[in-house]
Amino acid sequence: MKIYDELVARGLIAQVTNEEEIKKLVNEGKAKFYIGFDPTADSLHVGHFMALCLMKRLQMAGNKPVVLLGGGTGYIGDPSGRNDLRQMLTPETIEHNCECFKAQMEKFIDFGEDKAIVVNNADWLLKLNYVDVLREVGPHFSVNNMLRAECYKQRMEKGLTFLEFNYMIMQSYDFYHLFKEYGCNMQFGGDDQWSNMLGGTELIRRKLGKDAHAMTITLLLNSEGKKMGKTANGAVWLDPNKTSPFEFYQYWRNVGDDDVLKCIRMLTFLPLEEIEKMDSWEGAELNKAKEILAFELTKLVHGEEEAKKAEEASKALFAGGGDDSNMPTTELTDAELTEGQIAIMDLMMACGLVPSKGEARRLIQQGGVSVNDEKVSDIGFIVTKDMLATGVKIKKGKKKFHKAIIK
RNA sequence: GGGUGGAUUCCCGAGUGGCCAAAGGGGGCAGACUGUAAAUCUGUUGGCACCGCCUUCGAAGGUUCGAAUCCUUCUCCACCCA
Repeated sequence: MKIYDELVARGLIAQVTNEEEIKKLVNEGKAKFYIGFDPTADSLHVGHFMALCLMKRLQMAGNKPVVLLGGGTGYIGDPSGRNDLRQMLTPETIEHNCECFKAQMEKFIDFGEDKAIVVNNADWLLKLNYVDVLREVGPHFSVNNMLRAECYKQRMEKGLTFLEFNYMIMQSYDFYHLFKEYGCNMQFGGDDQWSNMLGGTELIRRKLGKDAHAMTITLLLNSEGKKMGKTANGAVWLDPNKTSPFEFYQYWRNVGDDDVLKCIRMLTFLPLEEIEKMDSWEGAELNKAKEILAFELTKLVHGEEEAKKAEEASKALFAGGGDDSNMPTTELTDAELTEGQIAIMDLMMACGLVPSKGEARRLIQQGGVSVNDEKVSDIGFIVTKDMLATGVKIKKGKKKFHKAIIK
């Protein structure tokens, strides 16, 4: 199966400008494509991960990826898919985030021997002259059309600033620049980028009379239509310090039945034939698919060793007994104890399991806390130093485990 | 530049002098049921020394025994006119 058909079969492709052309270029390994990453945080997340996987797939098929770091566009902020103004980032933050992105990407994409390149649009955008730009590209954008674009339409009621309105122009300029300077003939991105990307192909056609192509990646939505890779506490990050491999594993282990296969298809590199076999799995059997999904993704992001640890830790905890050495752990010091003991509510605070004692109290009253596998029913429950010396296993709710130990 | 309306707890949104830590919904958390799923039902959802106290209703002042609610100034936003 050719790469393009595989992408289609995996459900990765959302929209394309010219299917025949793109298919041909990609299958023959002649595409030089770019994907832009705006440095909005100090770590990549699952959405970026999909884009990186797509890059890798295409790179393996002989195409040449160009990673574009949005060191310049980060100064503006993309309004697409947002209903409020992004917080403006300081130049220091932008630069720091770009560095973090680059470091993480090197784990996925092979940048060796001219196989892929990294560029930063700060290099050309920041030195642009306002009037020059207006004259150079301004005439090629119709405000009427821009306002009709979905991403701006959504913002017409809530308010859209001129700063954000220019984002599309900057992104279009990037594509134009990369096309001219690097021969980059294709752009990929999330589906919410569609109008920004079309702006680029349009600009290239008008300025240079040449065709460039754009293709968007399906947004990973769950069966309820919500973006996946988000939790109540924010994104699922690829940085192990922000989302531990265990949490990462658990996120995927817990996806809904309706979403497992879609995730495996879109996110893993397992061969399609193998995935088709899983398609017939039902009921409890699907749990196996979830384990596979969680393991494969954790392996891709954090490496095989971490994935195994996360898997073992999960099995130990949920199947009962077994090894608990990979459980998230907090080390206490004597200073945190009073007279050789600590109240359970304080202990939970110290472990970061609850944001306040009130919440700890509530949890205990509702029967959601156990210590060393025994349910705690008394809010005044005391944990002694002796218990802590061997390690105390605290369970909060059904799925959160934490170990507290004293040095 | 002129006019009108608005800013409420994680989000949406009620509340227009004391009965307000603030209705309702969403989301979150916990319990039951389960397959670490979904659906459903129940409880809970500002902090603490928890039958009591403290902090919160865009910001700062003021009126009052008492203010999310009234007044003044300021900041931000939407809509209409230019």
